Amino acid sequence: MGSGKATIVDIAKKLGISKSTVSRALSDHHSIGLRTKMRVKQLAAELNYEPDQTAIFFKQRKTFLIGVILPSLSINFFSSILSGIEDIAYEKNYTLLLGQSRDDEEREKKIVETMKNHRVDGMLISISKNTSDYSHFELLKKNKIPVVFFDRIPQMPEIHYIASKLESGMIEAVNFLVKRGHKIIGLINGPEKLPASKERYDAYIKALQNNRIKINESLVVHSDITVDGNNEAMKKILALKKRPTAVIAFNDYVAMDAIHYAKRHKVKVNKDISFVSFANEAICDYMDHPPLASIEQFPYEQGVKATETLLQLLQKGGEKDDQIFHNILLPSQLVVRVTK
Amino acid sequence: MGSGKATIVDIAKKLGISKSTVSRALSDHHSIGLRTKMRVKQLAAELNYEPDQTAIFFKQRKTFLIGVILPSLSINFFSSILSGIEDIAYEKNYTLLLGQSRDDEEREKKIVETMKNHRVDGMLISISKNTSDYSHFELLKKNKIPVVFFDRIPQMPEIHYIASKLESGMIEAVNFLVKRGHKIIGLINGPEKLPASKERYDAYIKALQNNRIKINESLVVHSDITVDGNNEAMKKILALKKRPTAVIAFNDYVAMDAIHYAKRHKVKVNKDISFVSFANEAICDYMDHPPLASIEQFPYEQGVKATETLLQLLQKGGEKDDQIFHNILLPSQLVVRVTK
DNA sequence: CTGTTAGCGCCTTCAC
DNA sequence: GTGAAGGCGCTAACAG
Repeated sequence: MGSGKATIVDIAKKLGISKSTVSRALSDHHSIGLRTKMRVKQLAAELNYEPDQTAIFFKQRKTFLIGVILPSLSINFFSSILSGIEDIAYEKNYTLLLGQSRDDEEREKKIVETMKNHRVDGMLISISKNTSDYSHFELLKKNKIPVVFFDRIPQMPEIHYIASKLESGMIEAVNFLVKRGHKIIGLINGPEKLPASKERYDAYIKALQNNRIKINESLVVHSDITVDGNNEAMKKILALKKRPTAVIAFNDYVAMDAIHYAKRHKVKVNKDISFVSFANEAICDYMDHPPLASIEQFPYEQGVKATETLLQLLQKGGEKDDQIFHNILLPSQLVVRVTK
Repeated sequence: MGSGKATIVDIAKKLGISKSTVSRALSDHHSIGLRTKMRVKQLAAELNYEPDQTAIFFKQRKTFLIGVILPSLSINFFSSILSGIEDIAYEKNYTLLLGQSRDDEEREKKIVETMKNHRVDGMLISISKNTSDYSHFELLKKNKIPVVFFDRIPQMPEIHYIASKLESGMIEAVNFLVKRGHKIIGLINGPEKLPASKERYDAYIKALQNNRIKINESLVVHSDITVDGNNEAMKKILALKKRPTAVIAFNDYVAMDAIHYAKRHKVKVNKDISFVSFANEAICDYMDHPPLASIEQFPYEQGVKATETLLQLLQKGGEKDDQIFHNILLPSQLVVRVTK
């Protein structure tokens, strides 16, 4: 019977009218007799007619597709962002094309290429850790495909991006600790070269200065964010002659490893040493000794915001507002977990 | 300059040859002079020529798009599956169209419709909890769009699916507990109507019988999988005159809530009552008293397998093997976490 | 080896 | 109110 294969021409023939009439009837064009409209729609339904979007997209040069590239789906933070992206896209009748770069520059480039070929209307990208060459992004710009970057932003001029501002959260975190009497506050940071680490470090320094606490570089240790690295980092902290009474960790996982390590070494968690970290993972609630507080970065909201920004760009695609670049930094926020 | 706008016709004109020659040269058709090929490719590069996939797809009736629908991206299990799907799809040069149903039947239907309109070559679907009407899936079948269902399978005849077989894991779990001397084993199951619950229940019964342990229905309680529900369920367990010495939970989150509750009620976890659960979430490792073991369902591998199956279907699209349906049940496996 | 011709399914002037 | 014709960019018979 070939359902799903019916075309406007088939309908036209069976009705003895022209295909243009059918086309118009289907899209409720005025100037088509009500009677004709009915007959067309009726038959279309019977024949299980389905407009071929590929044909329509092809004609209209618009696909309602948004390409999304992120480093990994296995990381909670990113799948939360993706969830936010999908919700907004769905709402606005856009569909997502998805790709994960796996932090591989080549793969990222290939995905960009593929999505460009699929003629996505726009893209949302969080770049790979290892991407240093930005030619693929330049290409998108040349092709006038709007891009909004999120979380991991390339160092390029004239781009749109959304990210979360860690500074606000870090400052809240330090203030929180100081208010509770802590004067020696350590930092287990991530890999030194990571921008996210530098941002934390800078904010940490600033926050301490705000509180007139003098900086002690030995209180800052780095971890490669593996379990071993985290243990190693905590080991360094514990080895200090003057141990900190509070430690801020790169994220909740780092904190949990550090806490684990500390407990094994007879440290009373959140008593001898208090912990605060980033991400506000829900699972911490299940721990006996979770970090006291965590800095929430609202990934879902970041996804929402990024998508809304892109859609806005798609709206005024024609207008000559090409000069305006959206650079949005959403504030992060300290969430206190234990209030004992 | 209009880059990204150059077409094969432009190239043909500038070179004074026909567009079909250009087309062939570009796709490395044999029977095209090396010289011509070079000239064409050279100019194409200069003009920043980009083939318009929408046109190609339109012509070839093939999009290299795979539609993926899952209930939610915020659930770890599903984003792991998606990760597996993406890896294979990428490898085979397919791109993913993504949609989350949010367990809403209407939304699921709309997404199916959209993806069908986008002319996806095939689909991978895990159905919404609340989907009872399958007309949208029937439609896909009529349109000859191959579908492979995963994890959450509709009750339909003649479908392809991949799921994990909980029975094997449950049997291992019970055996594990019995071997450690447990004779009274409780079950905190999920919502009664859920197939996943029934499957667990059936396997639980079977496993007990295998071990000649007599069934006691009061040892089986249900939870709606909310925190409150989980607490409520554990409360019921603790209220039993004859408390179980071991409890199998619907998944790790349920287990963690139950453990939490038990601890608050002076139960010595994994001593008075031992816990085993499903999912093998990595985060359990950070807990002081995690479930002793967890049944791993290998979501990433499920995603891989589902995608491979679909691609296989896409291969022999024409052949008349329509009779063969792939019903794959991947075994689940008990992973022992604590071996003290 | 290369050119010619025909569409793919739809929308859109331009006529009537 | 409706029909005829053309074309989007590309591929693929069918001819040379």
